[in-house]
Amino acid sequence: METYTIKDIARELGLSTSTVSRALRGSYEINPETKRLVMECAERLNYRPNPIALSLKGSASRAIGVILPQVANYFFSQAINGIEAIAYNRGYHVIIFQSQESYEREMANVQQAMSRKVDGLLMSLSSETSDVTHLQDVLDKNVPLVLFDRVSSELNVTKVVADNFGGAFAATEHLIRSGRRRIAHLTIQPWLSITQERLAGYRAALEQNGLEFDEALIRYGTFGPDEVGPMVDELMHLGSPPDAFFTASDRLAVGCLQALRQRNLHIPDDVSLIGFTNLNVADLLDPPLSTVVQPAQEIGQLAAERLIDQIERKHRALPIETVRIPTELVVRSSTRLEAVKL
Amino acid sequence: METYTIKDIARELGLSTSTVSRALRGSYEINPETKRLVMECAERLNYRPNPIALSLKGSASRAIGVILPQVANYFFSQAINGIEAIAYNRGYHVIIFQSQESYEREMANVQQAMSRKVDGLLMSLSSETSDVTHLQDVLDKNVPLVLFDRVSSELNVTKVVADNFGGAFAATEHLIRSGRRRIAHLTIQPWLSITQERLAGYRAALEQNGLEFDEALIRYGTFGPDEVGPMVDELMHLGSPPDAFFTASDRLAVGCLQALRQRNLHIPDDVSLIGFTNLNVADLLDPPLSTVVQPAQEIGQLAAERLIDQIERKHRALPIETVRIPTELVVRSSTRLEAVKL
DNA sequence: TTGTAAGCGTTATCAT
DNA sequence: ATGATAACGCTTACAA
Repeated sequence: METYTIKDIARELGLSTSTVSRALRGSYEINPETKRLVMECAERLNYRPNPIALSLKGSASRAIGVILPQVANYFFSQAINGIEAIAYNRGYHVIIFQSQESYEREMANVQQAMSRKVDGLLMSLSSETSDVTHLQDVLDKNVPLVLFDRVSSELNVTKVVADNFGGAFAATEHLIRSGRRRIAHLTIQPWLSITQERLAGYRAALEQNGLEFDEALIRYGTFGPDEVGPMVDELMHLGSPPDAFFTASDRLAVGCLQALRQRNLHIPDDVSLIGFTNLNVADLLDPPLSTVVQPAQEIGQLAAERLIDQIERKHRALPIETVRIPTELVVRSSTRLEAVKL
Repeated sequence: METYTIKDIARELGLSTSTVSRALRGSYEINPETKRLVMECAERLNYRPNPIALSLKGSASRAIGVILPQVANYFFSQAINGIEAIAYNRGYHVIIFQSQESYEREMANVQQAMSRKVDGLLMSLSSETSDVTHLQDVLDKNVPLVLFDRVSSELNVTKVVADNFGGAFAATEHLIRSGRRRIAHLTIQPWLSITQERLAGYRAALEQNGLEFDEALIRYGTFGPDEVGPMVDELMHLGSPPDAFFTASDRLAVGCLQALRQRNLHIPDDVSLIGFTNLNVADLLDPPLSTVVQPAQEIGQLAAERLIDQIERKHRALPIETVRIPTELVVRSSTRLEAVKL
């Protein structure tokens, strides 16, 4: 499986490289017969244009960069799957960079992606990122950028996100309707868009149902597996302790479930628990975990579609919008399973 | 954040591009003073060499290609994490390709990786792959290749795998020791290396314990979520039905657990179950799932390390070997669970 | 010690 | 309709 270049074809056919190049890309100004010969020869040699050379030349690299915090994560790995599926169909390659939740690394990743001449960039911000000038630079260079999941309000770009507000609202309201009054909310870093939206949904549900929003029931942070337990204890020892937990991530949901179990708190008799998570075995857990599920794959697909649309129609201005995809609240109990679409 | 080239530095300093190039890479034959000037200027302009140009030139691209079946998978996403960590430390980028378990796509991926001039290739074979000539081509082009997890015996390359034989042996022996005699084995495609090794471990454990190896208890395939149930039924209706299940993948383990639960079979009183899986909430399931865990991240790290070693010391011949990393058998029982329910 | 020029694979701009 | 040439950013003989 040798690798041939335009030069080889040119030599083989006694033509110039420019003619071959034109023939290959079906230029109208070349002899149909020549075209046929070139095509046939290219086919025979299994010619493949060198993407590196193409990129260097400045034209499309047919690669899109994906920068996200972590691959080993239920949500993101599913999202990548969606991205890759669309990209593959439309003839693009996906170059994945992990920021590992580090602002430093995210900036380095952006640099690298740019210098690898990706045709566009798909990003979900690291939890350390607040300043987004590195992304403004991307836009200034006219490289299409689409944000998904963890987005920034400071950038005027297309964003694809789950309906975090709606999901949080539904979860909280469900807890209220089932009689809960003191709902704790364990969440991640407060400056992230998803955190704010979920918190807003939680708060709105409380207020619309005449319940007080109590800061004492909110916990922000990056929690390791061993840190959730103490936090649960802390909350349970409040003057008026929570009768339910609403958690904002996979890890928090699992950590909280584990903590509650270890403390012999029965769910949902003692406390209720709903987690924002894409864990796909939630129904097999003990007890089954009620979840707000983000359509990760769909988010990835949509983000990739928007990005490639932008790449391919650079001339026309495409509308900049925020696409919000509904989440699904799946309430699970040991006896029944009901899905509520928002 | 403009992007500067060697030319810019050369112009700025009134030097030639070659001098700048040499200075940048610290060639011994240039004036220390000039070197200093160049370095200072490069620093000031935030100069970054263009990797595309480097690749085209034929030198290192400092990128490694990773071709694997699926990102959205417990094992692979963790492995990627390990790979990326090592690659980042050693100054390499990771370009990920998903074969989606398709031989066609795997070949296309290899082509693409090659034409993107990756410095080396890390692969786990698709479940459709039996012919490996596309990988022999890679080797013929002197591109370092390391296989992990799903490997091929036909290629003389370094391989990093979990100790599948040992894990399967341990799991099976554990089941036998706990009194099981008819252990069904649900597994994936028979031609995959991991399938064969696990089957061999299972068989060896049976035979060393004086139990008969019964083909009727083995099921191979790609099972969707709905197909495991019928298969379990089929097995349970055998003249002498299984009293235990040993499953070879995440999906099979979860599917089997679900099927057994739905059929009200109690674990481990009616049947026992151990799964080869990297699911990280196995202890929270109902009942807790005993697992054979592969050190996915470590496998990724080791594979990446070997590959980069090979890339960087192309001159010396590095030993070709198969690294086998121990798996961990985690036996979980529901005793704690019952305590909670009291 | 530094500069010149060729070359990596491709395409765009001029010729012819 | 086709060919020659320059250019993309960088490295590397070879000259000076």
